[in-house]
Amino acid sequence: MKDKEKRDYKLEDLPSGIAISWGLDKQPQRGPKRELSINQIVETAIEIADQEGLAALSMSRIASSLGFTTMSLYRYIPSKDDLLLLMQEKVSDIDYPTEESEADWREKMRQYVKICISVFQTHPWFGDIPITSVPLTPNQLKMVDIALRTTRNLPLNDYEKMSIVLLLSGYARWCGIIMKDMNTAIQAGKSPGAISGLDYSAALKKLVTRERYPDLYPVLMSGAYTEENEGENTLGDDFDFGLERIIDGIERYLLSKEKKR
Amino acid sequence: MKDKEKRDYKLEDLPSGIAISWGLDKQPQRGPKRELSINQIVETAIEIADQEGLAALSMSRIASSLGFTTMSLYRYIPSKDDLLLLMQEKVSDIDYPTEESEADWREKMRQYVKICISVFQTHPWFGDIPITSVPLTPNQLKMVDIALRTTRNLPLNDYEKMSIVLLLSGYARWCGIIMKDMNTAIQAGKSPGAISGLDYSAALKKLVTRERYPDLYPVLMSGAYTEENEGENTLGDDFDFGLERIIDGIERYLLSKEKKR
DNA sequence: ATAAACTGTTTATGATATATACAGAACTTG
DNA sequence: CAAGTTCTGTATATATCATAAACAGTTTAT
Repeated sequence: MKDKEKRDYKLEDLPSGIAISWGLDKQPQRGPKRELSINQIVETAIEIADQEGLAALSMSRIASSLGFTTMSLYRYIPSKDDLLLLMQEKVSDIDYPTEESEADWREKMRQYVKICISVFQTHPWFGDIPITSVPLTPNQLKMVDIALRTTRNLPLNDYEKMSIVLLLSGYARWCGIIMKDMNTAIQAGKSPGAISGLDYSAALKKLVTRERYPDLYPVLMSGAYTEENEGENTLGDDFDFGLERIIDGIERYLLSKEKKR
Repeated sequence: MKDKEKRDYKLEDLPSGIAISWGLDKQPQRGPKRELSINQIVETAIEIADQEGLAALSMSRIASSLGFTTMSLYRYIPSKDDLLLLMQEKVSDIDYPTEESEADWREKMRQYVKICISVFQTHPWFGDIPITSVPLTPNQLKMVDIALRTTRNLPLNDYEKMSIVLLLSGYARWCGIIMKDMNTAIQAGKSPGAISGLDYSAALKKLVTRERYPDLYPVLMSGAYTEENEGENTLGDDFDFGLERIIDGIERYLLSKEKKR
């Protein structure tokens, strides 16, 4: 019927959190001056989550930290889920050199993954928020843009590029989460080996038998499973190893495509 | 001081959930007969989580489904966290052919990743439970054993093998979670494109500019970002693509090692 | 000047996990 | 077989959470 309305960019139909992230929420025209701001709330929330974890982040915790009542926050942010989205968005604001770097694509991919991982390390709660959709907010899209830039000069179509972006960002996310889990366990006062299994190494060696676990048994006994040899082979090496395998795999794909021509 | 005690396998010192998973919890000798069992509780919890999601899984929901009071569950399981661990453990009970398969290592790795992903698909809540430590329960260790089996005949040391296991299982986890998120979004009645961004495609194209997002812009406009061409290039293809890249990367590592000799 | 829109607050609701105290049941030990 | 100990399932209670609804006061548009 009203085709004009239908075509009219329906920007307001975006989910509320995403609309806010693009600054599409309309400012109030009447009423008392606002004493708070969305920015203030999001920043406070991030501080709390950084220091005390996502589990400790409650609306009342944020409000009392700001010196307001819990419900006042809802005058700014429709729901806690929206707040989490805005927190993600805010910490995704990475600055990245705009000028073309002289590094080759392998190095660019390494850099991209490292940047992603650094977000997880600065904000350990980042990986605790589940992914509910493809990135749609300004800074998150910037991250995708940066990821795509690593493939700029490669002979790949758009779908191949997106597959690679998905692979790299997924790897970064996974690394970030595992590394965070380790740090959390260490900080929690548990002995540094609680997450790597070192603490339970002795118990495990009593429970794991060669008959039941033929392939695990020798690895466990050598100490490689519970990371017993600190310094010699750290978990960080595992991540670098995985990343290099992924990049090698991409390179091989490029070479095989070249041959076909 | 008492060296004997220190050496004494301290199996009871394992976290309660892990001790239970190994059957190390001591059965009561007196008192009324138990009307429930840990198994029953865990199974019921899994059914609920399968059908209604992890968010709907409360202790009272489980109890009422069993016809008991909420608090009765605590006579069997110390805490909800322990219950979650036991749920993970139970659905990790995969049967896998014990005889040596004739497939080559690439195919074995593909199979392993597929098995892992199938767990995430049968039990969508599986990926919602965060990883708090290296696998320590019987079935989860069995999964590690199976993963290691894919590297059995490869010329790699134990650390290299563990790095590969970490890479493959991490990839499987990530795929499983993303696929689940998609299905969840679809089942939630949202149009099938809500998570892939199709729904917001029009809005995005208004917001993303070439100046601000030089590398994303063309990909978005071509429709590759929001998966506009269904059937032509599905998300499943992305996952296969990534897996093949990882396997290629491993192969190249093997070849480079061989050359050095 | 008046009405509408908006503010921050108070109060209320319905979840949630789990601590505690109880009465009755069954096994262990005299 | 008797008594005490240990265990059962339950009822009650607490503390924490997100958020809905109603309210009185404030600013702006008309």
